[in-house]
Amino acid sequence: MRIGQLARRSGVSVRALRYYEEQRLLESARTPGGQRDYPDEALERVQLIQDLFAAGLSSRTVVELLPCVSTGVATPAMLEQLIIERDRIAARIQDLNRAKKKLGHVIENVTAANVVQD
Amino acid sequence: MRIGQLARRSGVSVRALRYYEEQRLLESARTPGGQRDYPDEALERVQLIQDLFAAGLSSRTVVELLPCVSTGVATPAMLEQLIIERDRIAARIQDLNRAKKKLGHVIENVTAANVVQD
DNA sequence: CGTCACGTTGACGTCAGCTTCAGGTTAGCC
DNA sequence: GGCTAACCTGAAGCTGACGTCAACGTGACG
Repeated sequence: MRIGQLARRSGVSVRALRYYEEQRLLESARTPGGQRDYPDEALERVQLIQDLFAAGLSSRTVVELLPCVSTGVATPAMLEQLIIERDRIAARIQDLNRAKKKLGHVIENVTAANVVQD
Repeated sequence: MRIGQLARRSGVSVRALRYYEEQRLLESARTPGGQRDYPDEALERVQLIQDLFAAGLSSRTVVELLPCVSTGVATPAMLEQLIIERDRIAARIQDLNRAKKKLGHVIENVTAANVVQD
């Protein structure tokens, strides 16, 4: 699969995929002419990267953890890092829940009585 | 209260407070000499701003919503925006929960059997 | 009056995850 | 051989929420 097709399938831009490679998040074989050629598994890989990014991990952290996330084999250091990231995510969820609650209260109060006519 | 004290109390840097003013998120009175002078309510205000930033709102959005969040009075457009943001936060929480679950699984599998000795 | 922490503005730097641009190459089809 | 879409690399630009530096003004104390 070439880069354009992977981009369309994954919903990630072509340039972003090349950026992932620069960051060593994603490998590619090359055609004799030098064009990138991806195996089918690359699609899952890209989606995994997206998930981890979406969870707020940096590319540096992702590059460190990708091996064990996809293979299930980890060094003690990796395991520690995994736990740190999971806890960070959990804390972030707490924050977001607080903010959501706050906005929810505002919405309730506002809808109840105080909508200003324009 | 001057800017340094507000910074220490709120845990936000002096630079950040001036940035908030630039972005029209925070007002200040001025001493005859031109130094910023904040009322006590500024502390709550700063904390509110931090909460909204932490929830992923942009300063542009915060500046639009701050009036109604602090006063409880909103236009229909503000109300719509509030709901959009709350839903965005809720979606984000979903994402994070998925990522957390995924990392949790990896951690379990890894701790169970596959820790590699260094 | 000096002094020194604290304050002021303005401009530039930073970081991450890209996008955009420029200038050139490859692949596949007729 | 020629056309066009798709691809390549390298470099510059972008956004947002500040950090950092320079050069200078303020204010409380003794």
